[in-house]
Amino acid sequence: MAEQPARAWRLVLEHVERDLLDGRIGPGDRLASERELAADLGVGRSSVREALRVLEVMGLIRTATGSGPQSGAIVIATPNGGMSTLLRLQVAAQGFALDDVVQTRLLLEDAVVAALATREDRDLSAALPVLDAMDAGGLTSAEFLALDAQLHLALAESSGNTVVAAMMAGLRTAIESYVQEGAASIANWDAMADVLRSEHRAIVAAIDAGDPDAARALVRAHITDYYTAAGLTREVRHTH
Amino acid sequence: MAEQPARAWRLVLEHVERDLLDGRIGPGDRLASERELAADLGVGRSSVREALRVLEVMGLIRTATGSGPQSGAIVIATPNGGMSTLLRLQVAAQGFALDDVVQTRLLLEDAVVAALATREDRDLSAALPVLDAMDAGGLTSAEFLALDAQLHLALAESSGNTVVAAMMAGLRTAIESYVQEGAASIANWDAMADVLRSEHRAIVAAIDAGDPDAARALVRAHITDYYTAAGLTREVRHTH
DNA sequence: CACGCTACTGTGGTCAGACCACAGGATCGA
DNA sequence: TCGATCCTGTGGTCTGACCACAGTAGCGTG
Repeated sequence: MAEQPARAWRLVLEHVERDLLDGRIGPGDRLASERELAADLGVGRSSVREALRVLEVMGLIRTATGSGPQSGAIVIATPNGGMSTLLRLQVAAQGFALDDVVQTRLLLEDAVVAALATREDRDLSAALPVLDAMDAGGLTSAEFLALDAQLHLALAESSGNTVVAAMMAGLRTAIESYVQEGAASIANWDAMADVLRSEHRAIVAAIDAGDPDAARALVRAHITDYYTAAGLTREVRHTH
Repeated sequence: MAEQPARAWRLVLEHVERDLLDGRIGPGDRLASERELAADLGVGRSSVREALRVLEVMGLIRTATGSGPQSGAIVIATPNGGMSTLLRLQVAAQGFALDDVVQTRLLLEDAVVAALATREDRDLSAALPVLDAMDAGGLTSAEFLALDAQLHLALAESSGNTVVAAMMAGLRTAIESYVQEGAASIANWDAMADVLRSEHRAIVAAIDAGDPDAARALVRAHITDYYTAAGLTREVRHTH
């Protein structure tokens, strides 16, 4: 490993990470103030701010002005935002190919519904209201897609794996703008929406029936078909 | 969506992202200098630096001092580092449970070897030398684990999906310190290393034979067994 | 003309200090 | 007692100033 030149902001980052790891601070706790951290670590306040900015974007802390117990930098550990930002930027910078993002989403969705269908104590109560909300007429494609995202995320979170849920949320966000564009290119949106609705119902039914293989196949077809219609996939890649 | 108060550094981040998205800049290109960006966007240089710091940690740019074409902030789009940092910090802040990380890794490894075994044009040339290197005697557990990480990453990259490869690298990094600790708790390390070696060979053989189901089962057992021996997995997933 | 040294320029990295808006607590007054 | 006011500490931002560094242009020398 090449020795990194000791950069001041990295010092701060490592200090906070160490405090986290050693349990000195945890979710809900306040970090020391920027000025205090700067003094403690012997760096400038601007360097502290650069480190805190990183932590904020990654979803580890939230900052608030003013005084009182709710002000300052507070550890929150909400991964979805950071994952979304990371994946979105990497796609923008061509670090990630669009197709790989889609394939990965497929992979995770696949696993999520299969896991849900297998579990005895599955709880779809978070997904059902969204399913109903999508039945409302007069939804624009953007509104429909927002609900669709909400549904898939609800399923992921129901599966109980926060890492997978965060990754799926991130993957979704990363290609959101492309999906929006793709929706515009679909000639008969209302018909497509109807197809999506029934596919959703079928997926949930398969999960509810405890049939993982059916759920897998349905969700795979659901996503693949839609992306193909929206012109987001080049070829079907064999992954199974 | 709640309107965010316009923060200066966010302005910079969005500006760069827009340039990326619109193709005005891409991998290999230089960003405008910090002072120039500050002047163009009407913000202070410190705000520009906060945004660039985020981009750097996320693996979007690399910065270098000095002058010439290699200096300044250059778009690189290497996602592994950012993914690793994000996952590692989230685990540290308890945003991600250790078990979820392990389960997700299992999921991805599973898919990787199955995809590799299915592909006609699979290329394991990156993995084989690592396999041989692991046969060397006298490796410490840390050295062995480093090679192990390299092997799994090589397989992921061979599968061709950069997103999955980055995620696996990140997941691995996130739990690296725990894995190191776990290795110390294994009584007979040499015996364990021998088991791991033969499991690796078996996995690669299954891939080479084009047997995705066998590869899946082998890699799953490989990882599960090791984590169990290292005390990193709970026996049963309690969701309550 | 060729070569080597030097000074210059522009880059990121860092720090110090200043000001602002803000939110909560402390204080003081009616 | 209760209300309005002031005070304090917070993050957010900007400015200006250095530094180390690396490439380049220029100059001087042979």
